[in-house]
Parts: sequence; C-alpha cells; structure tokens
Amino acid sequence: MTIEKRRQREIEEMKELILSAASSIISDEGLDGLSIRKIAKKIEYSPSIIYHYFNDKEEILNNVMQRGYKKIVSAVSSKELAGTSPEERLVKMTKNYIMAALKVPDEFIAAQLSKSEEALKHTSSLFKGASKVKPALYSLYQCLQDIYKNTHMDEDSIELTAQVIAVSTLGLIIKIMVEKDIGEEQRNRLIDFYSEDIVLRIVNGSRSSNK
Amino acid sequence: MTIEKRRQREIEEMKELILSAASSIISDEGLDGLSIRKIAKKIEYSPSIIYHYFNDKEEILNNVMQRGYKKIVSAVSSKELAGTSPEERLVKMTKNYIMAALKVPDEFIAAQLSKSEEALKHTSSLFKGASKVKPALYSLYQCLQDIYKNTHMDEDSIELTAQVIAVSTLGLIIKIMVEKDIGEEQRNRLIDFYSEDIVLRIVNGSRSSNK
DNA sequence: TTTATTATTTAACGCTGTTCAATTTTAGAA
DNA sequence: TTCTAAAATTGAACAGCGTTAAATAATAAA
Repeated sequence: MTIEKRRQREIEEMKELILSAASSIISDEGLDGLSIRKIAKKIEYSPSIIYHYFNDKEEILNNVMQRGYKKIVSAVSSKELAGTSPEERLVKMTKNYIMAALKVPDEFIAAQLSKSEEALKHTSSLFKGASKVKPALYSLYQCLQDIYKNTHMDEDSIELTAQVIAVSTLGLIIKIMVEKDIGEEQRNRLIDFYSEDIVLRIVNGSRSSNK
Repeated sequence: MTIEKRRQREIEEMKELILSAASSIISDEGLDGLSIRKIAKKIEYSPSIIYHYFNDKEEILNNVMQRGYKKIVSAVSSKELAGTSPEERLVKMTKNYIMAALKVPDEFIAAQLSKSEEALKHTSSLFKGASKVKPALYSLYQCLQDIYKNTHMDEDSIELTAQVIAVSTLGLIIKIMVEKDIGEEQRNRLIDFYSEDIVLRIVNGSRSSNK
C-alpha cells in the first residue's frame, strides 16, 4: 500500500519535473523554443521517457498553460478587494488581471489562443451562461450585479457586458505583450486609462445609451 | 531594356505564385500546416527555389499576413460611411472591422500576434502618436474627434480612447475566432452588443466619468 | 532466486527549415 | 550560330523536430 503511494508520488514528481523544465524553457526561449528533446536534455533523461508521463507535447503544453492561467485567475478573485465599492473593486480587479497576465506572458497568450478542447475548458468565456460557471468571469459578473443593483438592467445584458469587458481586457493585454517596445510610461498610461476610465465608462455609460 | 522588365515581371509572378500557394495552404490547413515543402509541391518546383525569391519562411509569412491585414484595414476606411453621424460611423466601422477580420482569421491573428519587426510596422498601434500614422487607427481617431468636437476633450485622451477601442475590438475578434463553437446566434449577439452598445458607452460615458 | 512488471533507453521514421554544390536554362557577345 | 557568362533550378545533405517500437535495465512480487 505505502509502496504504491510512493510510486504515485514519484510519478507526480516526474511529471512536475517535466512541466517545470518545460516552463523554464518557455520563459527562456519562448513558446516556439520548446521541444521534447530540450526538455529531455534539461531533466537528463532520454526524450522517449516523456511519453510515459504525457501522451504528447500538446498535453505538456496544456498543463503549463493551465498553471499560468490559474495564477492569473486567482488574481481576480483575490480577497483583498472585499469591503470597497463595487466600482472600485471593478477597477482594481481589472488592473490586477492585467498585471498578473503580463507576468506570465507566453503561457497566458498560449492558453488564450489555444483551440484545443482542453484549453478551451478553462478559457472559453463567450458562450451563454459562461459568467456563472467560469470563476474569473463570475467575479466580474458579481461586481456588475452590485453596480446595477438598483437599476432594471436585465441579467442577459449584465452577462454580455461582463463577457465583453473580459475580452476587451484580453485584447489590451495581448497587444501590450506583442508591442514589447512601447516603453513603461506609455504602457502604464494605457493600463491606467483603461482600468480607471474606460471600464467605468462601459458600466456607467449604460444609462445614457439604451438600444 | 524590355527583356529586363519581363524578367522582373517574372520574378513578381513567381513571388505571387509562392505567396498564393502559401495563402491557400494556410486557409486549408491553418498556420501550422504551412511548410516550405508543401508550397514547393503545390507550385511544382523544388523546395530550394523558394529561397531564391524569399529569404526564409518568415518573410513569406510576413507577406501573407500583410495581404490579409490590408483587406481588413480597407474595411475600416470604406467610403460608404461618409455623410452619416459620427456615432453611426463609429458603429459601422467597428462592425465592418470585426466582420472583415473574421473572414481571414489565420492571417489576421498571425499578423496581430507576430512580434517580428516587419509585422509590427503595420500592426503596432499603442505608441504615442500612433493614431495619426496608422491608417486604420486614424479613421477611428477622426471619428472620435468629430464626436468630441464641441467638448473640451484633450487630444491625448482622444488618442488613448481610440487605441483602447482598437485593442478591445481586437480582443473580441480573437476570442470569437478561438471559441469557434459558440454558435452563430451568440456570435452575432456579441458583435451587435459590442459595436452598437459598448463602443457607444465608451465614447458617451466620458462625460459622466472624469478622473 | 525466479518471474512479472515497470521504467528507461536506443534506434528509427518521416517530417521540418535551410544551405551548398551541381546542373540546367537563359542572355549577350563573338 | 556558337561560345561564354550569368541566372534559375535542382538534388542531396544537415541538424533538428515529434513520435513510436523494440530492446534493455531496474524494480516489485512470488
């Protein structure tokens, strides 16, 4: 029994070894720099062994992506935000999300752009009802519900707003990552303007524009 | 003289042949499906010859990307929009942009995500002053200037707003492309809501939220 | 200690981008 | 038209890729 457990622990350790090697290669050389053979060399095993712990390269990539993605999701659900006004929470949540994403750029972009079913399980956010089952989106959705508490905004519009804010933020993050040379000042200007200004325009502007 | 010109025309034709083969492979098998050897087979030449017309695969990719990207840019500058109110123009421009982008998905995503200098020459939009030198962004910027004509909104804020709207829209486009299975109905709901509602909230909400 | 199981490696396949030397085709001069 | 120089095109090779199958080494159970 106990020997069985040790074996399983060893398997987990080996998986962990492979994943962290992959992770470090990605952060050194980018996503395209990752190869099975490089992982093997880094962990000092033969390439083939990797296929005893993962089915293929994509499975490894999915795992690395999920790790990076989870870090970011937790930034949005951070408890430090409780107590403040919903608008303030919204602003901070947005900024936290952007900052967290910029810290793990390659994994984040990969996760968000992957069309693999495994990745979409976590990243998909546009389907009807997504705001109730996707943790990151749910935080945003709750925030909007608080903001619209005393208005007669219907649930569908709130969900759509949450979804659109989420993808908008993603667009900003991706562009900032790609245009790596815009400079820190301009980057901060954009992030501040977006989270402190644009996002509030979106939630407040809903009173002046009814379709 | 005339023979020289013919030669150069032939070179252009060969480049064209290579690029359109590449383009068709991409639209058949996606970006990852593209390989030099496949292009060679398609144009019925040996793989090596391609390197007489292009330096490497990336140069080919850059060319294909630019073509797709230009189609989309022209959708925003379309003249059919003249005469209408600036708000209406903004809504239509946004929708045109999204629709055009969804028609050439792979090239578009590739262009927007490429960190190559060549691609960034066209796609970069976040640097200070971008709205005056980037055609697609300039159309948006002009539109905002019209909308804010009689307010005392400073130029910097208008530029930032244009930039943020551009990247937001990009985020929506990318997510719709990645989440290919959300269904036509939900897709249209999102696009309509975004372009007819959210974008107007952004430009109109600026009066109610001053930082 | 033998046997069965599991972990790991070696070798190979077909693919990739790219380069170099050899070959064919073309252009201009004699 | 024939010879020569230049250009276009090819064939072969290199190093790297993901992946698989069979062979070997290490471990567990009997």
